[in-house]
Amino acid sequence: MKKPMTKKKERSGIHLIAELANVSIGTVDRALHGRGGIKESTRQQILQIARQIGYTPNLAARALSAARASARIGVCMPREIHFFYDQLWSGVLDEARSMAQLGIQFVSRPVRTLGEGDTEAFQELIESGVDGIILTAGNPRALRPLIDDAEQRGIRVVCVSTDAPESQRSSVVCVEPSLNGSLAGELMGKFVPPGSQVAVVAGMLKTEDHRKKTEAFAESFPRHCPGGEIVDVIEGHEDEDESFQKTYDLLGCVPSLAGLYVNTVNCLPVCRALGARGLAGSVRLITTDLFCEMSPYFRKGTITASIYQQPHRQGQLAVRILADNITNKSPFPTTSHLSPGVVMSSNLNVFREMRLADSRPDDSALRPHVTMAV
Amino acid sequence: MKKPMTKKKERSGIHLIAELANVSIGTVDRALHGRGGIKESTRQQILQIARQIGYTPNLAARALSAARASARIGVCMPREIHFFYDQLWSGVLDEARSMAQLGIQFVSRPVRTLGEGDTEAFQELIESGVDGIILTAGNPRALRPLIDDAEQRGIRVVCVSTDAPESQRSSVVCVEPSLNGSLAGELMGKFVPPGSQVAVVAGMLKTEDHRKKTEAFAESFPRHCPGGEIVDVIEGHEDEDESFQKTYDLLGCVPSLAGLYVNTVNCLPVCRALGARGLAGSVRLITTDLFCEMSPYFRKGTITASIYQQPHRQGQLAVRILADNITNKSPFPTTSHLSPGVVMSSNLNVFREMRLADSRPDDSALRPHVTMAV
DNA sequence: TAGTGCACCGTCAACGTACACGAAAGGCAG
DNA sequence: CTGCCTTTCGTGTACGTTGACGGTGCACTA
Repeated sequence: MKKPMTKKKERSGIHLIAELANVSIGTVDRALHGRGGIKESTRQQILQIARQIGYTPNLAARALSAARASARIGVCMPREIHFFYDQLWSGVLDEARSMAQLGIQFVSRPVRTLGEGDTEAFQELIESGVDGIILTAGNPRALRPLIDDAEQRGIRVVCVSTDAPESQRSSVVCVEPSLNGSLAGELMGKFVPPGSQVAVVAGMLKTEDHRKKTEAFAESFPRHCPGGEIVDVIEGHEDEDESFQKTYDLLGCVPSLAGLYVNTVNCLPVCRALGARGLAGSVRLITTDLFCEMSPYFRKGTITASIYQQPHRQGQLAVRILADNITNKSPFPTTSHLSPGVVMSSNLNVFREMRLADSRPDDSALRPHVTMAV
Repeated sequence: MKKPMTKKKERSGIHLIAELANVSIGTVDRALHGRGGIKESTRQQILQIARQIGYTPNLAARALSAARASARIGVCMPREIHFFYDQLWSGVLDEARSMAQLGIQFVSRPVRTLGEGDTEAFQELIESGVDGIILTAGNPRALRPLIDDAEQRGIRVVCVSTDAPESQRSSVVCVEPSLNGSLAGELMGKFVPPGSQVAVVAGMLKTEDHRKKTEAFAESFPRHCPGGEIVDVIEGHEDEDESFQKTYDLLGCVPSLAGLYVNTVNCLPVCRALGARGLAGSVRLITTDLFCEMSPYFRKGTITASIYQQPHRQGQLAVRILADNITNKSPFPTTSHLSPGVVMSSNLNVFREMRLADSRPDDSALRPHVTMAV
């Protein structure tokens, strides 16, 4: 008598399948991974059973078994100004850390600014043999053939924050620019009295992102402000001096201006121009994004509200979606549109940008070809 | 000879430490985890070596090992009306699914409504031998000794959405009620002209949550609306008819009313009262939370904005924090205050509440290893 | 001196997957 | 019939960590 136990202990995973199919775990492994050396009929039978019990591979075990990383994800995004991409990056990093438990490695190939040398970076990532790429598509047109080619070869591409809409990328995580604009328009429409005149400060209207935001604002504002009118659209070209000067001039020309919508991250010159004209607080200013230098302008009332794109969440989500697909083969949502947050002086200090003002993300993690599996 | 291997293969992790320290892996394990049964001098020596080689535990291996004697997390929250707790629950579920990979079991002991029999439920969870509990503290006073006792026994308690502030719970995930109120006040202050009269519709002012929101609104609104005044605070007691009638009467008494702030989830009667008085759209209405029945009132303009507590995220975050502590011993943030979202008609349809209107959280989504009792 | 308890430490078997190795069975040439 | 393929499948080991269990020495007692 060995054991009075009737059952041996219900094994799970691949062992359970093997037991049910009356084969060994080796055979199950062959069936599940499409390896050769197995009769087609047994494979089908095993796959059938696997489906029935709803088999999901244990990623921890897989990661442990595979001496090296079980999957590699490449990340290509700018290391740019003003915390937006820092936040995006730190969101990626946060998720990457928990994914490390499941043996996924992350490789970074950053670019200097959005769209600068991203085709080269993308190419390098491909050549380094990653299984998936997270990308901020700076110039979608140039990237499109590369993305399509990668997807063709089974390398999944997820765009984050900036889309490559025409391409065959598997998914995109972003705040829809037009949503940003129309929310700003709605807010502005309720902030200013009927019949008000407002203006828009854009970066470059040839940038699709800024154009869409501007158009959406132009559509939305009059709907929420009876008789409201958009008197001007300024292009600041992401230049501090140009933004300041043009805003300053506008405020001089249109003294009745009731509101300003800045749809680029570059809002500080606008704040300063308002200050210089003594109009801080009396002209409603709606900005985009959030970084710590904006804080005093919130407190003084210069900035009424900011439409916040939640880069940290975008980064988290992108990693999550891609990792979920690679490990669990779970399908991609074609688009993941986040809602932008509305930041005002009341809720300003619960945003991580404000708290983490001085602890910038570790630059050492941003160097090319540095693997950051932890 | 069976193996002509020249090298033994450089072992890594805990084995390497054991080798360098001339002890067994068991001893290393004891040293690293602060277990008993080890001489202090050897522990120090081992920790020294671990530091020198920069040891980081292999999380995949840990997760794999923990798969059999997995941790159990108890969940106690209401199974209530109006999607708030459904969303909270589905957030918990979402995270639970990925935690299943790490061998964490979830046990649910729901209550019917907030505060109804939660001490019993809590007690049952404790007795069922969980390692941590996620809890919406309906009546904090009664729960406090239980929570303290659990924490004393090493069972970590994380409050979500509703806090038990006096207790020794390890952490809390919520939108601070006062933040909710002051953000509503700020918004309202910018929506209505200077000198406006507004009112508040609360649930029950003896509920700390509603009182705090009301007070914060009362403090914030006049600051953002010069000459603004709060003319009344109504208690609806979560009763549909009472809420409707009191609002209806108020609108009759104060025809000049410019704004209404509803700080309970129960906003539909208020919308109907506004409609009955023909004031929909002309009185600015700021509500709390979000569920699909509110959708038409957004589109008609009855509801100007809603302060949204993001229950899904709260649930996710709570699970994450607790699981992170249990598996990795990572410390608790004492509080995790989320920023409430601002919902308006523009961004209404990107919120999951609106999309998932008819697909209630799916209990069958639970994979093996995630048992949801009861 | 043997017996008892304790403090300290080593051993081993899991956990679930991946892969190398080799065994069994059948086919075919010699 | 032997030798050597091929196809198909079973076995064993490794991955790093954990916890149950067992073993060693030592002091203290009877």
